[in-house]
Amino acid sequence: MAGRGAKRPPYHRGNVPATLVTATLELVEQSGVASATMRAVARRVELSHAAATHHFGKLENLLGAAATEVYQRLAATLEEAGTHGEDALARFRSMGCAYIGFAIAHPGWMQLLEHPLLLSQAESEPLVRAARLARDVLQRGLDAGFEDGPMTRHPGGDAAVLAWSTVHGFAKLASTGKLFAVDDADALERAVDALMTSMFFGLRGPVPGVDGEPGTAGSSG
Amino acid sequence: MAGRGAKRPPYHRGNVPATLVTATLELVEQSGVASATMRAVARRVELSHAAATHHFGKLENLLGAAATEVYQRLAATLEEAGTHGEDALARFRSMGCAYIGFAIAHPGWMQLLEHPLLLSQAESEPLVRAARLARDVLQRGLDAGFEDGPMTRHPGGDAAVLAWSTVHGFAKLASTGKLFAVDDADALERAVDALMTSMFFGLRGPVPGVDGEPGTAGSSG
DNA sequence: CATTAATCTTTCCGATGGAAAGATTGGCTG
DNA sequence: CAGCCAATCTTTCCATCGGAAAGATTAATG
Repeated sequence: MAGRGAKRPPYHRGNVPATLVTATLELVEQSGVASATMRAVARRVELSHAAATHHFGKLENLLGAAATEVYQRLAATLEEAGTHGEDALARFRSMGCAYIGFAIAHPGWMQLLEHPLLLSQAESEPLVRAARLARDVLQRGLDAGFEDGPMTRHPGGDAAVLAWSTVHGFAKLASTGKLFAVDDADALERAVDALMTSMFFGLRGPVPGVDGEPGTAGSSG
Repeated sequence: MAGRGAKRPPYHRGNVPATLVTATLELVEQSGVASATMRAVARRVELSHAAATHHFGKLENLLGAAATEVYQRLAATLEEAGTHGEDALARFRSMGCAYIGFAIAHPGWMQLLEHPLLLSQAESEPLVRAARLARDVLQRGLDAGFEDGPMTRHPGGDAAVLAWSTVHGFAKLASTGKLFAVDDADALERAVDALMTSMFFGLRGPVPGVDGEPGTAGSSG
């Protein structure tokens, strides 16, 4: 009678919801977001799909919890990257690179963030709070650049929206590889560097004779 | 036995694949991308799901064909917008606005472009060709700005990547509404205008005393 | 020890994607 | 025109999925 104890784990084990979220993230990263089904996730942790349903109710909620975790990890990555750099501008640049690197390293997670089932989530969900948390990290780095660095606000413009849009868009396009290919890490770094430079100086291009322009006689130091 | 002729349409009707693609786009726009199932699309055109399977093989192919159509319509919209404007810069700006407007007007179509089943598509598919077609339209507008307008290329930078990333990212974030809400058309227009301005002048901001800066002492008429 | 609440499994249902086999139709060859 | 063939479409079937329901097991509480 006690022999089957080793075969099947006991009913009450550790933090099952967290385990399911972790399993979801692993599954998404390994096999793509399309394979993130209630049953597949449950199988991965040796549970019946009904057990997962018990904890999360709907698949939408499980995916939402996993996406929330992704946003939190992204926020942590941005936060960490924001500590590297001499000045505020360099630190913000580091955050942009980190965002793009995160997206390329974990394309499945980025796809999870835009899963069809998550697009109709209510606005007061923790998912949205986590998303705004990640955005706020970027926002703080941007604010530091405004106060400390050479950036100035545009009248009526929202620099955070520009930065977030640019970085997010680039990360998206790069991670899917549908628009341009990013084969080696060197090419990526160069592309990111060019992107950040373009973002700082704008499409109009560098203005000759103005401080901080690349290629001109530097007056800093 | 001729009595049931009116009840069920004949076997051979018009261009069924095109009809299915159209139905897919309608369904996606009305009920979201999650409802774009083989059976639901077939039901909408009074066909069995096996008929749709006969024409497209896998659901992935049907969605891919629909996404290709979206890219083509987007390219046409950009092309049309590129004809409005006094100079190359204004025309390019118009294209950016058109892109964002397209994404906000058809959020379901944008979601379709990033459907989980379409992320693993082969690179030589017509879907990728259509995507690059749309990008090339933007690229041409950008090139015109470089040759005709006040834009200058950055050394090592790819302005098309910047522009596409920025516009795509903003459109994405705006269409999902997760980052900022776009309620009325006026707010959208102001946000787009600010975005395009920011994209042109960069995060560093306008440089006082240089031609074309907004808000400074204008040197033009 | 008895009761209660939480956890997990088994079982069931409707819906889905896809495969298989048969029915229907248009076109093509004799 | 008759007969055959290929394309089109339907019906049927299966494995899987999400979710609901009911029962079994375990932990906590009295």
